[in-house]
Amino acid sequence: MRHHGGRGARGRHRIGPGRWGVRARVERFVEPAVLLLLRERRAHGYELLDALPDLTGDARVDMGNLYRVLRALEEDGLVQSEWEAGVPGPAKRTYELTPEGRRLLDEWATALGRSRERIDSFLERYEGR
Amino acid sequence: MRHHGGRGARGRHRIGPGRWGVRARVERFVEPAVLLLLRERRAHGYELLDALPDLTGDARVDMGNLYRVLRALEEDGLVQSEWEAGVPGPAKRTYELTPEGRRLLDEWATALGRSRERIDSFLERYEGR
DNA sequence: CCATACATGTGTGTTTTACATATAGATGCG
DNA sequence: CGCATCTATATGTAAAACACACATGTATGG
Repeated sequence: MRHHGGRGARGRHRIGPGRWGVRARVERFVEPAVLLLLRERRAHGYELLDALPDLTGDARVDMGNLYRVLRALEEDGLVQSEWEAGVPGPAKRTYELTPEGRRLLDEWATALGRSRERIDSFLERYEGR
Repeated sequence: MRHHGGRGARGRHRIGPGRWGVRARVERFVEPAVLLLLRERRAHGYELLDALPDLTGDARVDMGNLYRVLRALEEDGLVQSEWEAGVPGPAKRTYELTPEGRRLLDEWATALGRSRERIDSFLERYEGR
């Protein structure tokens, strides 16, 4: 079982002292963000890494996970990639959206709309008093 | 290193056939939901379990995790509980919000407001074309 | 030569969520 | 009574999502 009853740093991640870190982020939000960016223009991972903070609000997204998301998307045919040939510098894998990926983005937009409604009604109920 | 390009059921959780499950939920949303409900009136876990779907939109929240959240909140003094005495039926632990919990709820409201703004600007960028 | 920026990745630990099971008082019914 | 079911609180554990650290290689500037 749980040991003693010491301070209070168990479990929950804290940010400041004595505080619970509250971020209210949407789960897997980089996924729709990547899809939206790729709908606007084809890009490689590093470019996405640069453009993502605009959408996510975070200082930066985790690059390791970004590349994993990209390959997971590709495995299911939601994006396509090819190595950009003939350019100097490190090899770049350029991604573009497929029609299936476009549909997934649409689903995300719908889901995000519902999410916004839930947040709205929460905040109304919170303020309403 | 990835093998061939086999089917596509690896990794991501799917809901329908050939689809990625897209829910766009806010991380740890039951936490602010519980705090809001407790601000309105003291309640025990089972009552919260009943009232939560109104806020979360889910059919029901996981009870096991709900009880863990409640005790975690109590460990840090964000809620207080006592066993309701003298009533028939199974023992009920009734929770109420503390001033610290009230402040945490306020932080959640702020964070959720930011989250809504991010969703808004995402959807604007999505629709704007 | 070395530091740094670009670019793509793997390894692994922590946090969060999901699914399953345990325990127990009360109530209704055949 | 014996048994199912609803109320009520909990633990155990697996899977999913996320965070942090490191490895590799090309090019550029000092």
